[in-house]
Amino acid sequence: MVYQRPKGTADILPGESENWHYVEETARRVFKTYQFREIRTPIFESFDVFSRSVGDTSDIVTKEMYDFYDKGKRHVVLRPEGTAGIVRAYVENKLYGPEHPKPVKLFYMGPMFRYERPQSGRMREFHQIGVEALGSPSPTIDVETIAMALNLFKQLKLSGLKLVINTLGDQTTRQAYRQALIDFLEPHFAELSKDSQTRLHKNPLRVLDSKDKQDQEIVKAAPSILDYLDETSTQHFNQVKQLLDKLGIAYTIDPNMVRGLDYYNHTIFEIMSNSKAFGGHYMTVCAGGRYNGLVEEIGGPETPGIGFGIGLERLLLVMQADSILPPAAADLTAYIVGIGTEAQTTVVQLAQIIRGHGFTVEHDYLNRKPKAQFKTANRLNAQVVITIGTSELEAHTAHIKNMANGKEVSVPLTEIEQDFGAVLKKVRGESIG
RNA sequence: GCGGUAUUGGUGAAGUGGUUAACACACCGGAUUGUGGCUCCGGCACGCGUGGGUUCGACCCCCACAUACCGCCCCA
Repeated sequence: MVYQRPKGTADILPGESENWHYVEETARRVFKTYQFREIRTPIFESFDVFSRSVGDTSDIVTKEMYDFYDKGKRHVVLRPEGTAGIVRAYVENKLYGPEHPKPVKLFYMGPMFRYERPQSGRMREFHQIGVEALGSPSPTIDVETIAMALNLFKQLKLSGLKLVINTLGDQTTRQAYRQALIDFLEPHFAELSKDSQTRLHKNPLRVLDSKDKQDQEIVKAAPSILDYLDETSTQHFNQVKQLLDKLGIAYTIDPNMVRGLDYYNHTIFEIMSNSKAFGGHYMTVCAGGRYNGLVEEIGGPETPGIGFGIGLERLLLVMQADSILPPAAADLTAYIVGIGTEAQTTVVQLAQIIRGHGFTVEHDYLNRKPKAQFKTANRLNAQVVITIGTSELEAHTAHIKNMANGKEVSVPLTEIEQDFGAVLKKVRGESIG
């Protein structure tokens, strides 16, 4: 094998691409009912867009960016996530202007890139469907965003989901809590895992969701961020919970849930699946949260925002494992069998005419024998086979066979040209009568 | 970035340091010189991830690299 696809990338072939369409179309339909509109931004952005927004000490920026210098010596990066680029576009195109009703509700779908070790459900090039709502600080938009994600999963017939929420509070809350956490953890420094030791001062919140057993023991006694929330943060979180209750949406609160990206504050949430695709363990398929302050960070006016991202590869993995992908529709109406090279022209013309009527048509391109053509027609699940041979050419007719019951009729070509739909009905009708 | 496992045809795979690399499915062709789903017959890897090395000889032994999968890290 001389050429291989780049590490951590995938070719999505026919058979698979239909599944992607199904999910994408369902998402478009659901998002539309919430009045979210599509935005398409570049696959690559200036490095600074991400280092500024995601946080230049975050793992994504320090080790997972797929970045390079272009011929103009510009430092660019293949987008590792969707939010930063969209906020950049929001600011650059002044979507905060008065002519745009607030909040500006956007969705996107497309590839993202992270330079890391591939595993199942984790690629260097992966795909996300995400949404962003910019311009409202209201907890109602938090809840509606969550509800919309859940609604999408419901439409896709996913089961075994759980919604986990937490709050990070505002900047001051976070600062205060951060210090409290450091104060608490420092006496245990020697007992912490190596990873957590380095995280302690860099990003102490990350110690909270360490998978190390010993760490988890220590963290159990750690102060909770919920105790450090100020008045407004508490109120915001309470309203989110209340509204969730009112909508009958079940959730659990995980005070240890954190984010690898620096821009989050207040409400954060994850929708997890325990599908057998992940060996029955809970795996996040949707993660989101509020990011008040990010727009200003990118150079726009003070604008609150909230959004989420869904990992398509992971979602598809779940749907595959749970067998909830729709079966590939067999939608070939007619297969035209041509006998002899002298029939070729008529076959192509006929195919063109019937397709013009909106039906799907296939025929042979390899000069194969009638038998082989019929075999293919059968495999393609054609409803009818139209045969064009010397006798048909002479009589200006076509021989039509209903593949379901084997009945055959001869029809003048003019009839097919005028209304193939009627001919089709006739052929089908005869199968009943 | 670290650790482990794997890599044989279109697919699932068997295989031994020594002439021609099982078997099955799929595909193609024939039996049926213009007709499908069954049956029978035949064809289908100049090659065993790539590059080196050991050997009289390697798909099978050794090394490097690549890729995939799993775990860590991190995350969708």
